[in-house]
Amino acid sequence: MTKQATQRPTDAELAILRVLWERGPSTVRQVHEILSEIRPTVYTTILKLMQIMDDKGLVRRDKSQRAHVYQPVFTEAETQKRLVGDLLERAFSGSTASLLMQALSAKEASAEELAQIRQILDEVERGGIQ
Amino acid sequence: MTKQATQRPTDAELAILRVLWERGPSTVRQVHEILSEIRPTVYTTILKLMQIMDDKGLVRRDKSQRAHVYQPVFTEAETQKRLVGDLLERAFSGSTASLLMQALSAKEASAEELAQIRQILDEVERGGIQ
DNA sequence: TGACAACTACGAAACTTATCGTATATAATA
DNA sequence: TATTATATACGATAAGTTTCGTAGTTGTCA
Repeated sequence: MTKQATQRPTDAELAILRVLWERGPSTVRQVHEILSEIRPTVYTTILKLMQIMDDKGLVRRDKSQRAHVYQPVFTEAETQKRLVGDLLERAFSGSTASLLMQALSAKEASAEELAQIRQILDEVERGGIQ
Repeated sequence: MTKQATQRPTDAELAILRVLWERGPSTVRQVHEILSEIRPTVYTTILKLMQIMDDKGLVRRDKSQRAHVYQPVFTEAETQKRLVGDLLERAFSGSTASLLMQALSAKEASAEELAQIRQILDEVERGGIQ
């Protein structure tokens, strides 16, 4: 019965969403095939998860075909924003600088990526991100 | 039974850890008093959570006093690094630039904070974070 | 048409998380 | 010493997550 769509997707849900964002609208079978490569799972497990995600309002499904076609309700960027914003408050007291610091310490960034980050900063200071 | 200490602390666990990081070693009562201000909870709920955290290896407790004294096993920075590193892989395919982008979009950063971020970048490019 | 393949629906089990109530032990104090 | 306050221990529950098996439905094709 459609709970808050404001909740964070779980790990399994996020994995499914990532497939949908990358491939576009997909059937359970298509999602299952991709996810099983990394983490073998029974077909009905993915089916069940995607049905639950439909209930929660994380995905929408088109039942007009025999194999229902699922698509995300929220964009990848929206979801990323929700997730990182949540972590920012929960673990970093809202300090984006600390967040970046630990992110860089967790995973070394390439020179290219650092340049990209500077570019983002330039844009933000020039007028903010819409 | 001590499971993997590599797991992410849950929301409730993180809230408790934050009190311990800020206050230093504390009793259940002290943690309970602080957390109850924001989110009223029964004393034994916090007690139970902290005992579970001890089992998991997230905190250590000194039983020598009647009121056991708890302290975090991992530092705040270590935990932040784990959490953000995990999110980075799970939701951002390892792209720190995307992470920062969405963090800035989730919460507008002050000029001061942007300067702080630039400083972090300077340091990283000068030799990396140890 | 009949058999088979591919779907969905559904129920249930095993865990985990979060919460609370009750029992029991210990310290302080009247 | 008897009472009261304050701890911990422990069990139970409800909700959510993840997984799987089985049943039933629908389309395909020999």
